[in-house]
Amino acid sequence: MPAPAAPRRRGPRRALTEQAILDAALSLLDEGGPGAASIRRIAARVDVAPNAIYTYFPRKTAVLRAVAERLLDGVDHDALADRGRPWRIRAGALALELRTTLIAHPGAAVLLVASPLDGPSASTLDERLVELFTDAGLGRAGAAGASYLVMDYVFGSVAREVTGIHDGGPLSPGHEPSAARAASTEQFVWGLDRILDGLSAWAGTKREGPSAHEGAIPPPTP
Amino acid sequence: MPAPAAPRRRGPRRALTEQAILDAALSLLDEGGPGAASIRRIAARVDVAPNAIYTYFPRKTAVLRAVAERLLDGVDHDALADRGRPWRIRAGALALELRTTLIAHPGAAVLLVASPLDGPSASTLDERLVELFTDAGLGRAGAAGASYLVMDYVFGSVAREVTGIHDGGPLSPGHEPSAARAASTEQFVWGLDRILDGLSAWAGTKREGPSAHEGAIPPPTP
DNA sequence: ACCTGAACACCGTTCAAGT
DNA sequence: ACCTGAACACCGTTCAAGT
Repeated sequence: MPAPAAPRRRGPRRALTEQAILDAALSLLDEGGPGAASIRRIAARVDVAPNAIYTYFPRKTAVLRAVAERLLDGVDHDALADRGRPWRIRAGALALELRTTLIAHPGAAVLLVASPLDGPSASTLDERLVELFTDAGLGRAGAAGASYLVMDYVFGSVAREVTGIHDGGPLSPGHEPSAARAASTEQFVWGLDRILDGLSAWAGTKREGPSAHEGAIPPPTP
Repeated sequence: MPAPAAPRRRGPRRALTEQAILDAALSLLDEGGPGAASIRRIAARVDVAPNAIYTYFPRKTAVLRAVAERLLDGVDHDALADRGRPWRIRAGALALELRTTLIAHPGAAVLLVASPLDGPSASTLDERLVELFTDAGLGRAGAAGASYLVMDYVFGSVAREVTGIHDGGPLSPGHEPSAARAASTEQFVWGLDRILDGLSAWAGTKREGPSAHEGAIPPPTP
């Protein structure tokens, strides 16, 4: 039995979907870098007049923010959610996967790093990370601080990696030499391990007793 | 006694200097956000025709990269260079000051995070950081990895902070409510302390002996 | 060597008009 | 409700010309 059909709108059928527009934008970013996703080029790719896009999104920045959301949405939460595994493994897996997802789309990643990231999939990611660090015994404020710390490191590292993109050149995913990519990934993981070491130590001093150590002052909650 | 005059060029005197152009660009970014520094607006502010800018810089991106360089140049190296003080204090002071400098110019900082940063002042900053971490006993590869780690964290945190800038609105330095700014600074410092904890621990395990611990594997040098 | 006016190919966005 | 053509105010960059 099919689900009841959505209520029919009157007037002409929609020629496009939001998804089609975002697909076009992302492929343009993949092919031509952060400057390649103009409203007019997106419109051409989906075969409508430029101003038709404004039926679906109010502004260009809204399109780009939706592309960013879509990228974050593609990040797999499975390893993160599995509470049976040690928290370090879960946090490391999430950070690495987030980085991998973003680096696979350098043109979009440049824009994402400079975008507000206040959408639902960014919030979900953040909430899951906070849960995880709460499991690790960091407490409420500590978990929030740890979440920011890891996310900031990921985004900073991605920003450095995807920088120096020349608008117009072909930069499809997997364009970089794989040796350089592997080395930078190891660098990233090494730094991530130092961060997780630092968080482990802080959780440890915190567990020994309330306010027993000066080092265990929780970060402020803004 | 005045320094010998620079050799006189023939032809009309220069109406501009590179510095004047960068000043104009930076003030536009401060006032109007990352999109406000167009070649045409910069030219108007220094009172020349738009194409006159191309006598001084070959492309718009070159102007913006020079602005980024100029920002980094303003970072005070004194606390970093003083080898008499503990390395943690020195590293923390540098990271905090770098962050403060960038956040004082949000519009420029957005562009800086998305720029290659291969100029001399960026390299100098990096070299000093590597020296510092070498002093800390991290070894050659460890010092390089630690330098990336700290810089990536600073840039990621700055990116999050200066994001959500609305092009066109006034965003002069010091625009944000000081309470929120203080809280986010404390958050940053807390995360930075966790990173430095992690680096300390790694230096410690490393000092106990060569390859004695699995945790002391140095990061790869790319 | 440096600056200008004019032009080119773009761009985001708006508006009136069609269905 | 959605799409179009036309227009507006921009944009980076180039070129020929002036000094």
